Amino acid sequence: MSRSRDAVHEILRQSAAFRSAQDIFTEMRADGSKIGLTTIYRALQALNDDGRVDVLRTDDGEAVYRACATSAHHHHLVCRGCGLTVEVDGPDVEVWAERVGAEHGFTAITHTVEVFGTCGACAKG
Amino acid sequence: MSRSRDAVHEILRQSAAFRSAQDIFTEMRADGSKIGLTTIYRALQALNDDGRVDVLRTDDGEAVYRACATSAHHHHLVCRGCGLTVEVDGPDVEVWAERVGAEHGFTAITHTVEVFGTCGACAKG
DNA sequence: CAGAAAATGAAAATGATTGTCAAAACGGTT
DNA sequence: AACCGTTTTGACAATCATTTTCATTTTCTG
Repeated sequence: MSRSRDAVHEILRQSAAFRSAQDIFTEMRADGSKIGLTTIYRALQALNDDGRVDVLRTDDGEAVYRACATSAHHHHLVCRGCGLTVEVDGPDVEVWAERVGAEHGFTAITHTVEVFGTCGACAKG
Repeated sequence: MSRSRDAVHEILRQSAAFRSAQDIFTEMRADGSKIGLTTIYRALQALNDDGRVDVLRTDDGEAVYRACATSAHHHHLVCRGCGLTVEVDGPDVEVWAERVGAEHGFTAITHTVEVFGTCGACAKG
């Protein structure tokens, strides 16, 4: 898995937004690629396993992917309008999650945090 | 929509965990109910519209529901093992989310925060 | 270049969720 | 209780994202 995986990765690198598999498929086909949807799913899965892309679920359950600049733990600030995404970190939130978990006797704490909003550009147009 | 909606609501009230539609369906049928899966989906949707149940997506995209004690904004601490869920709040997180959004020129900030862990009971075995 | 192993794409299978529609339950009215 | 219009219900079909299957193509290695 190399040719296609790199192509998919490249598409994601060129986008600041989270993209769905279908979305990527449509763009690549429009660009003349003969890639199949199956291959895109496989590539996204592999890239995610390698920690090279982040994945999250939209409200309607669709998986969307994004190439992250860092493989370190981070969160996302996502524009509801255009999907523009900024990577952010929140040390306070990490601490809070650990504390809340511990207070209730939970161990092996993890958490998901996503912030949504309307970006400056979308607020105008 | 009343008979069935109440029955579904009651099932959720009796459970501290997030439950899937299929899951609820199986339990109700086991209890002798003749309810259909379609009706359960409709009931869950209505209950969610009324703010009487919370919904979130599992990692594999399945929607799971839970009756929440409060209709006020809150977060969840969920056990990965048994699904046991505790409602928690995090004033600091709310503030952090607003600030992070504002720093990047985003408005109309919302956020999703879920904390996962292993509860005391599941940690034993 | 041969031949094995990995990758690819088309099409079928899966699984959750939603739409359709006729039958059943309900409510109010005589 | 019988009547009638409205709402709710459940079986089944349809949809949509994702996964699996499998034969073909490409890549790698010797």
